[in-house]
Amino acid sequence: MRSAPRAGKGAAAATRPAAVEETSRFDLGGYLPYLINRVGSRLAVAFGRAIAPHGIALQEWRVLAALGANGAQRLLDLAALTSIDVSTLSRLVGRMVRQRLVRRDRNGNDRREVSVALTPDGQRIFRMIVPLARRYEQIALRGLKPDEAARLRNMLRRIYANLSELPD
Amino acid sequence: MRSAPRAGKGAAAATRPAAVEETSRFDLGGYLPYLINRVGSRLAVAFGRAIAPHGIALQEWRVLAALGANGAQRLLDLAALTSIDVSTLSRLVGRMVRQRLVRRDRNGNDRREVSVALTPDGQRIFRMIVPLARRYEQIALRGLKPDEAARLRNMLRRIYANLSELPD
DNA sequence: TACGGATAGTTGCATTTGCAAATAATCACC
DNA sequence: GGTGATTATTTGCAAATGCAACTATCCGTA
Repeated sequence: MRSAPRAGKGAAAATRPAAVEETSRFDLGGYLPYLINRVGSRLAVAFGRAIAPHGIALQEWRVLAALGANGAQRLLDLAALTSIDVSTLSRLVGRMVRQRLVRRDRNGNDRREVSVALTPDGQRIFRMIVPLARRYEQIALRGLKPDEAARLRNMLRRIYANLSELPD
Repeated sequence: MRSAPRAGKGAAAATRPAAVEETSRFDLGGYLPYLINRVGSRLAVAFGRAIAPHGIALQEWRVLAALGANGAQRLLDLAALTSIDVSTLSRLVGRMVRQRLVRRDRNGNDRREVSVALTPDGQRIFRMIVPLARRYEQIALRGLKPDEAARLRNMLRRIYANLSELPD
């Protein structure tokens, strides 16, 4: 019965003398993008399952959360807010309109723009899921002191800002 | 010319008297899963583009990184290591075999298992990309002191452990 | 007012994804 | 040693994804 992924090369490498293989090995467990990605994935899978009984998919929750927290948005802003590609989002919003979760209106001033907003149904579901969201956040942060959590959030915001300066 | 997503409800809500709308609003910018997800996405998009010229997709890099850092793995362990679903990974590894990046052998002891390992070509590409990976990590961490970064990694590991305790 | 370029959103299309079912091999237990 | 449960991987299939091309609208300038 095996459980955790094992490290180390196969037997062949183990018999090789400890010559200077590489000046510095690549340590996955200390690699920030890896640490971020695995936490994000776990969180997404776990929370996605938690909200599935409400008939809401994770991406839909992300839209609801963005709109519920920040009010009506145009598609581009919503894409930035949710990290979802606009073309994907366009179709996702279409589905959510059919589910009566959001409304989509052409903007009067600039009729290229579309304004996406929660419907009453969307509001209701949003408010229903928020406590669940908070619960999962708490689970994630279990054992971290409040000021640690605050520092964590701060660092993530700084990192995001750093990445925002990258070309395109 | 507009750039950042705007907050706030529409004009209708703005005229509404400041009754107790909700005991506590949902603050997206302080919501950990949101902060994690946006950093993860940005990093993925930016780094994915950076390695594209090498003919390697992001998910392929994740496999290369896992194998390069931790040695040959069976599919299940590789899935855990990369946060990629096994069925997706099975096909991804198939492609990578065709690209001669990895080898896939049935395990002799337990012939249900498959062992995935880097080929020389895979090793070469892996070593080629590692410096890029380090560079992007540095960009992300720009302005964070080494001990801050260390604390960040630590917290992410603790959070991951917390999430690991969730049912299934 | 007409025109070229920019911006917002949608859609075509090929690829990727993930769940569930199928397959293959091992294990536990009698 | 045989049998049913368990484990590892693959595959069928429908849905989701993202790039590129397209449409519609707006903006600046002549």
